Amino acid sequence: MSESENATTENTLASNITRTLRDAIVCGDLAPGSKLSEPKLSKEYNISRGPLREAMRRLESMKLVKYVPHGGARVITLDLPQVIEIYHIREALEGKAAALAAKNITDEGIENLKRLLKIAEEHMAATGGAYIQADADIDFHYRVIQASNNQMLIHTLCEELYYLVRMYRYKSSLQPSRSLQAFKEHQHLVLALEQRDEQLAELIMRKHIVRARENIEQQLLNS
Amino acid sequence: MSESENATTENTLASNITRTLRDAIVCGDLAPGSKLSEPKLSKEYNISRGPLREAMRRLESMKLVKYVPHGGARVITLDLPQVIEIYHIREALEGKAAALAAKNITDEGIENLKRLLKIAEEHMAATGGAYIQADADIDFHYRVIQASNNQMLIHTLCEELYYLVRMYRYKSSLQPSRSLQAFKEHQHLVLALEQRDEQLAELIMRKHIVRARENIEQQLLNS
DNA sequence: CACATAAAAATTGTCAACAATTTTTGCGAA
DNA sequence: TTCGCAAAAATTGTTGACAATTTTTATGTG
Repeated sequence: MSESENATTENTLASNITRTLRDAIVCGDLAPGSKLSEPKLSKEYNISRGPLREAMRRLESMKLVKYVPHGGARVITLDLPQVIEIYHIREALEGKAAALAAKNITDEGIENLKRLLKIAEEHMAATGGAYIQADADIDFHYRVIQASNNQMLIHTLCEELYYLVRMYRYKSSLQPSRSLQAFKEHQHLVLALEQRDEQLAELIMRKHIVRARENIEQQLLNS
Repeated sequence: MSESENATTENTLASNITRTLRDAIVCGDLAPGSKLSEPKLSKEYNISRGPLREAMRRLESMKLVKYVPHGGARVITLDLPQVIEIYHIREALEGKAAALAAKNITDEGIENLKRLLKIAEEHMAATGGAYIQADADIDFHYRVIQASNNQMLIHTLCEELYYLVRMYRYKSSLQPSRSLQAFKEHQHLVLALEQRDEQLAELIMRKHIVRARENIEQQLLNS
C-alpha cells in the first residue's frame, strides 16, 4: 500500500481493528456477503465486543459492511449496478479534484507525477506492454486527488470511496488492452495540469473514468 | 424536516441517539466546538456509554463531530474555508445528480418540481419577494438528487453532506437578494430536466451552486 | 414423510464496573 | 506572585456479564 496513514493515527483497539477489518475486506480475506459475527471476530482478534462494535459502525459508514437490525453485519457485495454508481460518483468527484489540482499543484508535484509516468513507461517497455497493474493506476489517482488541496474531497475519495474501488479491483484488475490507453490518458492529464488548465484537466479526468466504467460494463456483460 | 427516514429504520438506542444528537448539532442546540462528554450525555439521555459511543463513531464519519484520541469529541466548527470545500464537492456531486436526473426523472417527478416552484412563486408574490427560506431551497435540491436514481449518490448527499450544509445554513440562511435569483435558477433547471438535457442540467446546477458559494464568500468577507 | 410448534442455542443489544490516560487542582519553592 | 511538580479528579478506553431477539434444533402430530 502506497498510502500513508494520517499523522494523528489513533492507537486504540477500535481504530486498530477498524483498519484490520477494512484491509481484510478490501483484499478479500473476508469475502463479500460473509457474516461478521461479533463473538467470532472478538475471539479471533482477542478483543472485547465493545471496540469491535465501534469499528463495525465505522465500517458501516464506509459502506464496507451492511447492518441488519438484530441480524448482524455482513460484508457488502458489490454487484455491477453498484459499481457503476460508484464510477459515476468518481467521475464527478475526481473530475473536480483534477480541476482543483490544476489550480493548486506545485511544480514539484508535477515533477513527481512525471516521474511516476516515466517509471511506468520503462516498466511497460521492459515487460512488453502492460501498465503496472491496478496499484499504479490507483497511486496516480491518489496523487492527483492529494494535489487538489481540498481536505474534505481528499477524505471522501481516499478514506471512503477508494476502499470500495480497491475492493472491486482486487477481483477484476485492469485489462491489458485498456492498460496502455489508460497510461496515455494519464499522460494527457499531466499535460493539462502543467498548463494549469482547470477545465481541460477536469474534462480529461472525467473521460478517463467514463472509459474505465465503460470498460467494466463491457467486461462484465461478456462474462 | 421534509425528509423521510429510511424504510428499515433501526430502533436501537445507538440509532436513536445518533439521530437525536445529529439533529441537535444541525440545529445548533449543541454549539459548534462544544465538548461532547460521554458521562454527561449518557446521563442526560438516560443511556449507557456503549450505545452512545457507537453513535459518536457514526457522527464522526458524518463529519459532524471530531475525535481526539483520549481527548474526547467536540462538535465540528465550520469555518469559511471548510464551507467553501463543501460547496466545491456539492458542485461536482449535485451537478452529476442533475445530469442523472435529466436522464431518469419521471414525468410525475417533473410535475412535482413544477408544483414546488409554483407554491414558492405564490408565496413570493404574497410576502413580497422573499423565496421561502433555506428549507424550500434544500427541499428542491433533495428532490432533484432523489431523481438521479443513484442510491450511493443519494446517500452521500442526503445522509452525509447535507447535514453539514444544513448545519451551516441555520446560522446564515439565504440573503433576500440572492433568493429571487436562486428561484429563477431552479426554474431554469426544471426546464432542462423537462427537455431531458443532461449536459445542460449539469451546467445549470453547477452554476447555481457556484453562485451560492460566491454569495457566501462575499457575505462572510464583508462581516 | 412433511409440517408446525416449542424449546434451546446462539447472536445482537445494553449495561455497569474496572483500567488507562488526561486534565485539573493544590501545594511548595524560587 | 508565578512557575513547576505531584496528587487527585474526571474522562476516555476496555471488559465481561446480563437482557432481548433471532435462528436453529428437536419433537410431536397429521
